[in-house]
This record gives sequence, C-alpha cells and structure tokens, in this order.
Amino acid sequence: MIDLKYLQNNFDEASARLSKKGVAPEILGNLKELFASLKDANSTFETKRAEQNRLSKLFGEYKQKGLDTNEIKAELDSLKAELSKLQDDARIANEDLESLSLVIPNFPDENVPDGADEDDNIELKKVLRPKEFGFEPKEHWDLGVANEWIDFERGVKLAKSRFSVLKGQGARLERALINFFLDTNAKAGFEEFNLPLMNNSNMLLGTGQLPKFEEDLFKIDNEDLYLIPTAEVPLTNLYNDEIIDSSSLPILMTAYTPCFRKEAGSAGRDTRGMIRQHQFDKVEMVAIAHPESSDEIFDMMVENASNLLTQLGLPHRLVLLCGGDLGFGASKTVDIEVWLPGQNKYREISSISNTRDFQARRAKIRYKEDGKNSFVHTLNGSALAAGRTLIAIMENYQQEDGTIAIPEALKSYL
RNA sequence: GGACAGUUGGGUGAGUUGGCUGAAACCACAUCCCUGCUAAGGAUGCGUACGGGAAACUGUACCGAGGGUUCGAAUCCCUCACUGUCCGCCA
Repeated sequence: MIDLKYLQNNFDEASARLSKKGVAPEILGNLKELFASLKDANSTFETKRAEQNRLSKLFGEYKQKGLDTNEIKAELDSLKAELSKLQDDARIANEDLESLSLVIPNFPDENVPDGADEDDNIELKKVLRPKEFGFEPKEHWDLGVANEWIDFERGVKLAKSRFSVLKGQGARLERALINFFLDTNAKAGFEEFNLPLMNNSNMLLGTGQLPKFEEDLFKIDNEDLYLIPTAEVPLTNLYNDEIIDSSSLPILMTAYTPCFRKEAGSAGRDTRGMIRQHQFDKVEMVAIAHPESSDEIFDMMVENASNLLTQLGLPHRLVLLCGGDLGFGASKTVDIEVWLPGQNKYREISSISNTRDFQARRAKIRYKEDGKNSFVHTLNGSALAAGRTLIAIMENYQQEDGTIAIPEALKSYL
C-alpha cells in the first residue's frame, strides 16, 4: 500500500511517479478524495463520540447521587441516533478507501527506466559466455523425454496440463539443486525455513497477491486458505503485524517450497515443456531490512543469485525492469535470465525485488528505533527457480550423443 | 470428527454482581540513583493506530473477529475463528 499522507501532500509528484506504472492520475485523484473524506468522517464521528462518552459518564454519576437524569437521557438518546449514522458513514468511507488503496501499485524507484513492457528493460550485464555447440542443441523437452528425466504425459494424467513428473536422475538432480541453493544461501547469511504451503487470505493480502490477483491463485475449497504462489508469502509474513527491534535487522531468510500458480493470463504461452507449470520448486530469499540498508541488501541478493548460476557454469544476464514490466508491489526489480541454447534465448530464472515499505504497510511490519515505530523494507528474490535451473542444465550441458553432463558444483550433491 | 476449557498489553496474569480499568500485580526492557565486584536495593518510564497541538498534553478506537442488548461492555447475549486437554482416527 502506498503512503496516503504522502499522496495527499505531494499529489503531483506522486502521480508523476505512478504514471510510470501506467496508473491514471484520475484514479489517484479519487484515492486522495476518499482519503480526505475518511478523515472528515472520522473527525466528525470522534467529536460526537467524545460528547457521548462525557455525558454517559455524567449520567452514571447522576444516577449514583440520585439526581434527575431525564435531561441527560434525552440528549444521549438523540446523540445515539446521530452516532449510529456517523459511524456508518465512517465505516463506509473506510471501506471505500481500502478497496481502492489496496489495488494501487507501488511507486517505482527514480532510476527505474520508463517503458511499457519487457522490450524496454535494460540489460545491466552478461555473466559467462554461451558456449559453442558443434551440433544443433536440442530443447529441454526433447532431452528430458529422451533421457527419461521428465514424463509430461503422466503429469497431465495425474493432474492436468502444465503438470509434469520428474523421474530418476532428473528428480535427483533437482533435489541436488535445491540443496545446493539452500546451502549456498545459508553461507550468504540466510536462515533456512520450512513453511506452510497454504496461507490464509490476510497473508496474501500482506504481500500483495490479494485482492487484485486472486485469479492467479489456487484456493482451497471451504477454507480461508490458498496454495502459496511463492515462498515470499510465508517468509515475509512471518513478521506480519510484528514490531521488530531495529537491532535485529536485517533479517535474512531462505526457504525451499513448491509454488502454485494458475497462470491465468498465460494461456498459450510456453505450453510445451517445463518452463511454465502450475506447480514448480523454488528456493526463495526474503530480507526484512532497515530502510537505510535495503539498497545494499538488494545488491547483495542479486549478487547471490547470480553467483549460484556462475557456480553452476550457466551463462546469464542481469536485466533492470522498466516501469511497465515492474510487478505490482515492486519499486525496483532485477531479473536474472539464464541462457537456453535450445531455445536460443535468455529466459527468466530469478527475479529480485525491493518493495520498500509497500508490503510492510499492508502486512504491518514495523521496526522500533529510539522508541519510534516505522515500516521496514521487504525484499524478495528467487535463488533460484529449481525447475528452470534444471532446464538450463539440460540445455547447456547436453552433449552430442544426447546425454547430459553434470555441473562440477553439483557432483558432491549426487 | 466427539466432549470440556479457554482467547486481556513483550511474557506471566488480575479484572466476568456492566461505569472509578486501556487495563492491577509480577517479570522482562530502558534511563537514573545507591552500591560495588560478576549479586542485591531504590526511582521513573514502558501497548498499537489515527486525529489535534510548537510542546506539555489531549481526543477517538482496540481486551480473538463480527454482530446485538444498554445512556454506557473486557465484563451480558448471539455467530464465527483459533488455542488447550481428553477420546476417536492417522503419516
């Protein structure tokens, strides 16, 4: 959630910043008005309520002393009627404000480039050079089936399309990757967690998946529970509604979880292969940071994720997302894209974002410093998406005879 | 799934014949004093959010959530959620 006081006091600046994300100024104008009318409604209500409290107390005292209370009673009766309406007004104003403010995206950082979509993203750097194959490199779905690492048909039989089965060496390799990621993250200072894979709606609201993106989530029938689309949700919300002593910051966390996504808006995209699945394995990093150090931690997280690919010998590049491609809650995002020789292109394998205080406001995560409470900054990033890393290994380490070599860094894990 | 009990501030835990309790007491924590040796004693402070005020301070809301009764509810009533214990079932 954006800072509504800031919006109110710096409207032009705020709306210029949000236009980068394609938010129309009129919508922000509405938001500002709703905020003003909530304050109005509250203050009217509070004044009357104070009066009621005062008279009510007096009423009690009169009763005790056996004085005549008729006059006070009459006043209180009329106040009561008034208050019930004022309270409704305030409640409605609050609901209106909330329903709009929760679907307004976060401000992009100043240095986020303008742009509409991924074509306007900026490549920051390339790491490792794609190797030359002396033959035509195959795509992972061919390699996966030929080596009996992936069984697409049976995945569909068990569930539906966009589900697959890993088997034998493929399954072992993915498990090795997960362990390698977790161990490496731990060395970088991230504490490991094992988390509920279903979270309630308030948690999804906290990290920003709800209310706007409900159609992307798998919901459990008759329960206030959703399958998590990323470990960012439970990790960040570990501190939901908590106040952290500033001396404990930053808090660095990592977790392996399966992730579940409906991919509602992706019909027809990546239908073949294992790139875009309803369920996939991912190791996530989350940081809860002091606002002053969140940029530094962001860079460290990008470095850490990139380093994982480097250790695996996988060529990749870092991309700074433009305003139009930036996610709902992010103020800044660097994507890491791994080279897939079979597809002959770079594909996203990690996305590291600083949401600044956007999620912290929704999830009420604060830190206490010198007796004062302020919102923390929250950051998240994949390190890494295990399924896509497996794909990258298959395509980059394929050999002319169709078999797949094992990266040196993983050998101790197999 | 069945039965009973419970849900109060960072923790333990009073308050359940409705108003003097946003909340005792104790612990923890912070600052200070005393004192001195790895202890003890004393003083003060110490929930969150929003609003007013330069500040001191002050108004409103919050005692699991929502609704009701009442001039007034942590305290009475209803619904729901969660937790604990016992039983059943189970990896």
